[in-house]
Amino acid sequence: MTKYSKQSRFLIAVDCIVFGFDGETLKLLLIKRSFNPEKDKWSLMGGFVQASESLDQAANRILKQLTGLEGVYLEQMYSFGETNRDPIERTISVSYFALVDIHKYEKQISTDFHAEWVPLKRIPKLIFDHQEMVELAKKSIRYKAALHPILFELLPSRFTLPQLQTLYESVFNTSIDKRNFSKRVLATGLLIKLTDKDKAGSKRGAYYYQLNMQKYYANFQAFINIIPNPDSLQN
Amino acid sequence: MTKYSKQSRFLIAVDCIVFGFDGETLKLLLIKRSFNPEKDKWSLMGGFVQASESLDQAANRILKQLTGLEGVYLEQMYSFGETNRDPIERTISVSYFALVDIHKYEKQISTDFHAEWVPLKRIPKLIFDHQEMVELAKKSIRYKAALHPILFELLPSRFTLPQLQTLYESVFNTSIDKRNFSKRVLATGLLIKLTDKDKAGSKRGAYYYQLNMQKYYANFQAFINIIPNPDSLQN
DNA sequence: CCAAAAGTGTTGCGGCTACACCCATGC
DNA sequence: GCATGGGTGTAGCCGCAACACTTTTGG
Repeated sequence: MTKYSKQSRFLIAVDCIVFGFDGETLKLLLIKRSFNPEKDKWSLMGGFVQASESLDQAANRILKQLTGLEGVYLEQMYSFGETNRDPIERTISVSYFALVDIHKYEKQISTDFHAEWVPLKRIPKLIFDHQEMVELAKKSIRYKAALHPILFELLPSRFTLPQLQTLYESVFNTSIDKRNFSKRVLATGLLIKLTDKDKAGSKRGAYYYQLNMQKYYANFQAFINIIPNPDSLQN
Repeated sequence: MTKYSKQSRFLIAVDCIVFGFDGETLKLLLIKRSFNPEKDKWSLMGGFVQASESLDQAANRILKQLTGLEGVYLEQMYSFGETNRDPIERTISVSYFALVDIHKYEKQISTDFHAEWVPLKRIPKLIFDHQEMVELAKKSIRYKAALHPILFELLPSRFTLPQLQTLYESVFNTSIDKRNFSKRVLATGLLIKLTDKDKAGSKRGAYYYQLNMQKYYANFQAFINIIPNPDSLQN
């Protein structure tokens, strides 16, 4: 029974903007397309939605197939529907952004999947409207991170305050006073100080922290105040 | 040339959650479906995307066709893609919310289009997942309005501070001290005080204000601080 | 012993909240 | 003249930004 028989049907793609942080630099995961059109051009992780799956399921499947990533933070961002955005056939793309602990997957991704982590400052030309998606993703992640503690998704389970601060400084492209930063972060009550130190970054070593998962989940929708002046979201 | 021939194609719908404010109550514009499935059930303003139009164009067209509304504030919200959300045939719905000055269209809508303004507190059961869309729209409008001056889109070009305050109180389902409210609002510099008064609401009358359009457009993306405590966004 | 990064406290200011009374007018 | 809603000011507190020195240790 098809009551909607006169209507047009369209391809639906999912495209994922995958953020990673290696302790110093904020990066995106990009891939060289192995198929036409635009073969060998750089592209986001994308694929078509299948008849049997929801949008979220498609996003998770595509991420897994192209990168091996599974169980990462994934959030729907925006749907792109210009009529000519894919030159072969009209395709509506539902975009997602993902936040990934880069270390967990670094080797796996490059050997098995020919995907590559590219510093956000040096993104090459991308196919279709993927450039636009990246710009929106940068804005979205800032917007959200200014209000919610999502950036922890980019860090390993144990991390130091200097690492966390570098991450915030990368995302907001700013520099933050470390005394005020640590006060604000610790005031959230989300962090548990561990007894051992990371000696990699300095001679003295920096204490490891981990998330208080209880509070993290409870406060995820709540508002935090880590960024001094949200006007830094502007550009 | 069809390189994607093996992929499934889907119906794409656009559904609009249309908010209006009559000076007292926040309302949604709903319609009784004139076609199957779910004929005569309440529904959001929706329709199918056509081959020749972008998502934004489809949203604007559908709003115009179903309500006569044109040139109103319209923002893409979220895409719903559960496989069984439309029982007849799988349909992905891209939802938009709209903010409308209710007075401009009140008569027109009910006479010409059989659409109806329903108080947000008394929304009937809706078809499909439209209930879920409404819930998300309430959250989205609060979220955005806590940070950006979008609620002016719901008011006529001349309005009073008590009207504006009632609007904020409706949206955030809270009550606000009027002295503090007026200080915060006026501190944004977005308002121009006019010399005449609205005598409808009281004997003394309340001064009309209008938006400083220069500043309004310049500050639309910037952050304002009208809501005392953003934790009111919680529920 | 020195370089390099980590850690930590205080003060002052600005902005926010809480709060109450007078004003204008239609009836 | 009184009831109704509109308009306005202040004081105290809290939170935030600004700011510099000491600690640790690998080399």
